[in-house]
Amino acid sequence: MINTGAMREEQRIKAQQIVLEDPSSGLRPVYIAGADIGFEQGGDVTRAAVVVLHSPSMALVEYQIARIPTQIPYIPGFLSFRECPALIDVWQQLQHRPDLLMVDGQGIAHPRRLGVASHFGLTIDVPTIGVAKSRLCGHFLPLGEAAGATQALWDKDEQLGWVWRSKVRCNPLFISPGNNISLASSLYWVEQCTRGYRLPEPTRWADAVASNRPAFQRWQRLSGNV
DNA sequence: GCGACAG
DNA sequence: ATCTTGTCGC
Repeated sequence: MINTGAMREEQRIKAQQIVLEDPSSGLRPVYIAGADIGFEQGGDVTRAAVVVLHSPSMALVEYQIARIPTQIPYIPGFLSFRECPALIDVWQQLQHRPDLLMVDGQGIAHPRRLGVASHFGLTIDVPTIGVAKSRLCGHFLPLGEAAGATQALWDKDEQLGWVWRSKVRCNPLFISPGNNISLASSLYWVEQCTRGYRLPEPTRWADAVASNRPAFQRWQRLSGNV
């Protein structure tokens, strides 16, 4: 079927209505996941992590890890081909069914509008948001210094996403829709999931687990997982 | 031709 | 992305 502009708009509104629903009014818990990639053994092993958090408490309810040999080098614009195989593996291990997934990298803020968050979101058919720590493409007006300062990220007259300073004296985040979510909802949910750190909790935990950070190791000990 | 370039 | 000490500022 042809994807007309009207259909596109209908899909956009539908996604916004679904995802903007107040989590506390739901009949079941709302789960928001985070996904990221890390490397072991000098880059030979790709380590993918997915974490599942409860919203709005942001309590960690599950994490999974997948390790596979690194197959493809990093090429700007082609990150998803390097990361998706490991992400698919780890996703299949998940016990929960997240309502939303934040991926470390771009969504549609990509030269061909298909960053890793979009590519992976389409693959697993789950709404995704791209949360990147730096810019791949697009331009934006000067950003305010204060926490919460926001600018639209543009490519000519097309809005790709947002540049959002999540915390003072930190570089901004580059937030863009990945799959089945609107621009407004993308920013909204990243804001909702932020707890005083530069990165929103799903992405922050995914990074800690994927890269086996001290914070994750400490958490494992304190939660009795050795 | 030159610069820019998620992770 | 990763490696890696100190250092500066809040």
